[in-house]
Amino acid sequence: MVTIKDIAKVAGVSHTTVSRALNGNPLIKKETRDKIEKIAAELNYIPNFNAKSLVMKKSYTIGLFFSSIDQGTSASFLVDVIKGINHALDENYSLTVHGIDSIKHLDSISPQRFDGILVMSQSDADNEFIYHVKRAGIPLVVLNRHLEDPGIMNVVSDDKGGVREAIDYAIAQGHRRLAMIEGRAGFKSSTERKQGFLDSLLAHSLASSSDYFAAGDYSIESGHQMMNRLLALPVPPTLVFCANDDMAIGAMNACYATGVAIPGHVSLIGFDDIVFAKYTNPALTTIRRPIADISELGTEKLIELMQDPQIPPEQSLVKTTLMIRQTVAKLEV
Amino acid sequence: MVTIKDIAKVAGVSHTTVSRALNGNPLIKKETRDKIEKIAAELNYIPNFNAKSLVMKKSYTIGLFFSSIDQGTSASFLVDVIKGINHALDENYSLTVHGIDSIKHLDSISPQRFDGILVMSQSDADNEFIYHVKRAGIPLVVLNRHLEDPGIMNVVSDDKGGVREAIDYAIAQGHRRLAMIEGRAGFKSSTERKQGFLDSLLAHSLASSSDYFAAGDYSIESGHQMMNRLLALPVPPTLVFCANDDMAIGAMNACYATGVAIPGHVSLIGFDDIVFAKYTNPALTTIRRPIADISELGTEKLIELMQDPQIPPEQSLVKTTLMIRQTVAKLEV
DNA sequence: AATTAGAATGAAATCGTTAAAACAAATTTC
DNA sequence: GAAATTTGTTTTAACGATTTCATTCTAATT
Repeated sequence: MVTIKDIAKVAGVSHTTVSRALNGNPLIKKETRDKIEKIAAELNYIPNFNAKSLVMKKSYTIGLFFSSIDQGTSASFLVDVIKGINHALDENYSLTVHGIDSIKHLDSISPQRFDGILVMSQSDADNEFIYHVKRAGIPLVVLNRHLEDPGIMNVVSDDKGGVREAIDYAIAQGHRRLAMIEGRAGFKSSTERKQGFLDSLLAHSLASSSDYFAAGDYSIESGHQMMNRLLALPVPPTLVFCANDDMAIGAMNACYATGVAIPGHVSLIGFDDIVFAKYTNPALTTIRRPIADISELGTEKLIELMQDPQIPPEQSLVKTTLMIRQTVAKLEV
Repeated sequence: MVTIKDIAKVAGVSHTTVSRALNGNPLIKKETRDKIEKIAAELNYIPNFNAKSLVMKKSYTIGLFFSSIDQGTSASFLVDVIKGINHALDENYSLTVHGIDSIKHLDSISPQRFDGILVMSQSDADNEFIYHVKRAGIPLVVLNRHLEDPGIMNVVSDDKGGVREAIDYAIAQGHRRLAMIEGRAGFKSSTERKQGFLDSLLAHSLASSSDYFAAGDYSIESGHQMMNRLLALPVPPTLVFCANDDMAIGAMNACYATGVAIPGHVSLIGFDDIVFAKYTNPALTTIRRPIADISELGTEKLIELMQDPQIPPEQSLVKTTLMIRQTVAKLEV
């Protein structure tokens, strides 16, 4: 491995000069700098990031933490997140991926190891981790889950508003008996989406029976089961809002199995707009959550924060989009 | 930040002794070791990995490289891979994720940066990268794509065998006119899967018309288009094998759109067994590719290789499983 | 010619760790 | 009981970079 000392020897200068030249220090004569840069290129010099890190007390890595990698993290999700981040991230930072639930010692999460941390949070249970990071003084951005704490940089999608818009649309299409299959208990997203649903009902003065709220857990399987339960009600709903697309797919499947027509018999709205939403039969009407955008924006915020830790934290809301496809019927009122 | 020197001062020994004690060096008296360990714990000592890396010439990171993060990497895929790796990986290694297509300077991929590299390869185009890594002397395992080079550790699924088994099954069910929607040109997996298909036909002395081979590219969209083309043939096939599930879903969609019954009118077999395969209507018969297993096995191999670079490279084949569901009709011959 | 300011470079210290070599004390060997 | 060995520890030197402080060189000013 070639080091700055090797370059120094060839160039006939001290390694200090080489270091300065290569780092754009203005004290170096242009002539000298050019010569050194040329030699460095010829010798195929690669800076040793460990040495750099040691003296600069920077790690050149930023950590991406999911609530859990093993479970609950839906597939398309992870890709979008990594995509979004890699887009915004400078080349000499590297991105490491972790599951919060598999961290054994919180102590190992230190400023020395991470220049910045992105938390793709899906549950309240992440708070312990989040506050550890904050206490440790590591620049931090929490994505995806709304935090109450105004002291933490937070980027989320406007789930409540998105659902509100979708249900408004459903009501405008003539639906009056609306049910919901809820997300996993304890996840902030579950309550946000439910709130949007309730808000819309309230605004239109529609009653809601507790029978119409089924407890899913974001899994395809739970969507299937809960849909069966809703269909079996004495007065079944005309529209079911599923708190994510996975459950909507499970729900559609339950309908096929029992010969219930979509949207003829019952209408369906999902949430997320996963890749497959477009290709279900009929194509799923759903709320697009801009995960890649959230991640990209979050990464930009993190970079700002790393450059100047004094920046006041803020909450950014990223807008969702209602993707109108074919699973909501227009009813004659 | 507390360092070994701080510990040394408190314990009244030299920092070297502390280093040795903390690293399980047998030269240290048990009594001394215990004392040092206790103090380290009390002082909340966190080893500085950069300093360690610098002197040990190890980076404590292993790199996971995808052909591309932006495109072509199917979603479920990425999760399974990371899941598999995190399972097998020691806690003080960290995993960084990259897209091969977004590397600007191959030079930055050096032994100094990576203790080991896993390549989740999907295309021949990765070869340049792979050989760079090999030349650089970084322990390397290539996953997912079969390599000809016996000098490189390689873990792949037995795609050809898996397809062969599936088509044998289809033929046993009475199918005689079998078509295939192929994967993306240039991907090894495409040719492997086609070969399995052809092998089975040959073994059963079935003719294959070139009309029956449609050129897909692994996208849902291409599955849709190619299925339409196959259905429009004067003598359409009774069964279509799609080289992945995404295309099978596109194909199903095309059938719905044109009122073609599955499996009544045409049968379908996919490949991958993605999460949604089970929930299509009807449920998709497909070949399960054990991505998580491949990744886990690959990681284990990589760890072995990192410990002893002399280990002779080998090819590991991981078996696929035929998931028989509802998209293949039994025909009366 | 002597003085001096400023530009350009170099020497040496530093970051936190491991490791080779040196040393001291305790134990064994003859 | 002196020499040789073992055991436990310290001293010193790396690793490859940045940075502080000192020094040299150049050119302008007196």
